Amino acid sequence: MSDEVRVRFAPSPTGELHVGGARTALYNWLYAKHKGGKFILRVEDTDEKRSTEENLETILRSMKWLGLDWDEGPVLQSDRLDLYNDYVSLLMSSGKAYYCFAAQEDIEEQRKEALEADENWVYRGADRELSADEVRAKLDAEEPHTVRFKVPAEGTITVNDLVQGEVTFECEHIEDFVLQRSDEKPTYHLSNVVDDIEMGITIVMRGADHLSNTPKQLLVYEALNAKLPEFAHLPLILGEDGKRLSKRHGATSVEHFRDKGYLPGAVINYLALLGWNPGDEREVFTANELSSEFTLERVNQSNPKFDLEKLSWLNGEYIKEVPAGELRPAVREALQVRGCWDEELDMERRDFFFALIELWQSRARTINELADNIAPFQTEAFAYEPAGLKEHVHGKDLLGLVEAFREALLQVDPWGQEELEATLREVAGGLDREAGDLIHATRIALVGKKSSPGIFEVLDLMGRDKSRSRLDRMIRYLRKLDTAKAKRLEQIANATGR
RNA sequence: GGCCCUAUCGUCUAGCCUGGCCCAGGACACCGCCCUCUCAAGGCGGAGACACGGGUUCAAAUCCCGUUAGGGCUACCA
Repeated sequence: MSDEVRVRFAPSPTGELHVGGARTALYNWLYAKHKGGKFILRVEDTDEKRSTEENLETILRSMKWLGLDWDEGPVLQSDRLDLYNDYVSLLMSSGKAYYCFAAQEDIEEQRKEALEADENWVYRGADRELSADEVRAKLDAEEPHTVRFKVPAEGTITVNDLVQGEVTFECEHIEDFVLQRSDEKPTYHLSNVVDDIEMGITIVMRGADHLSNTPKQLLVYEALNAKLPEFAHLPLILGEDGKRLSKRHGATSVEHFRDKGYLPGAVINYLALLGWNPGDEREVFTANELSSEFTLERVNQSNPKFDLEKLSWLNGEYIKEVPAGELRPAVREALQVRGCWDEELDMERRDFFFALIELWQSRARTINELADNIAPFQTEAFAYEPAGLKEHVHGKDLLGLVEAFREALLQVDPWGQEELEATLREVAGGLDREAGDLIHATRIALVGKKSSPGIFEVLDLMGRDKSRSRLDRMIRYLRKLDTAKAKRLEQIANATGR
């Protein structure tokens, strides 16, 4: 029990789970798995104003989707306020903390002045010196107050960090920070330390944005005479512009990537590689492989930039490798969103559905792309891509050719790729046309795009009826083109004739 | 402003601790070629980096100092 590894992820439900938080959770999870320890989920919701139930639900949903399952929790800090108050009493009675009656505005004013004067200034409460009677009187008068920690005037504090190494801070730069707010709620510095002690956390692994706060927390551990956990501060993930991740960078939430058709395994894999590497040249890992390889020694100290391009590549690798059956639920969901899902695809046309997925697996980088490509097999309500029309349809005199091909399709027997290819080439040859002209036009007719898998595979899967009906649509389009052209010619003739 | 962290191809990184094997390796992206009905996938090839300046040393991407740049903290947010 005493040497069991216990790590935690402690999000604050003030927003969705973004990639930075997800990576912190992942590293903790990997570490716990690697060491055969426990991964605990704790929710730091002591800031009532910014925390919401909805955010918490989203965070939990994202973690489950990623497969980051926790062994204990979620423990809500808002459920254990009494605990923090007990610790405040402890700190008060041992003289490590004091009531501070100073008004927040006054302190801010002083801080501002000091900053303008370029002075190094930290708050050292004058109320430290208040006598017991004076404190009693103010308390009785119900003067608003906070509880602050008595930071030593001098000395140094060294954080021995598993990732960052030894980092030393001077007490003179640390102010008397608040432990308990005037509404009697604990601040982060208190609740975080208390919970890490109470939960028996052995390694505090979190974002490097907390490194500068660590000396404060070390002071609290010391004042409490508590056993120190180890610390590991992870580099922060930056946006593609090198700036801190924020709303400006668009959607960076885990939820967003799920909606865009990314696979949880790919997201995990990508995030793991953002700040950690196995020391060799492998790039693609399952979660299990990651956890057996993961060590803090191989975590970097510099901040990586989030690269959507590489995530997409990895996602494509996953889509390519995974058996079609595993993609089925996600593709199904995406097709439902697009309104072209048919229950038959899960029943009698299941083989067809699988074949469609397989046809596009090597071409799609996201599930959404996959679904977009499959949609034309389910519905005729797709648009012809303008660039495709311009390159392969307009001005090509295709009407007779396409009509002939549509008719010839009636004779194809059996309906198969080889027969289809022979037929197409025969039709084109018979009219003294390039097979390519017909191929490109057929492609636009069948899927609306100028690129797709091999046209004979597409025809084969599309089937005779749907293929002919899509060619019909193209024929109608071509006829309209012709009439429009004839009309234009007539107008020109009239205009010039006059 | 003060304090702290970081700095290898455009990006993620290997190498740095334990100097020589590094005129720096891999991956994404990019470019070219092959395959080909198109697009992918695949195969082959190309271009591309030790931030800068000092020092230590026979020798520095690797050690030290400084500069610059980026990031973090500096809240009764976490």
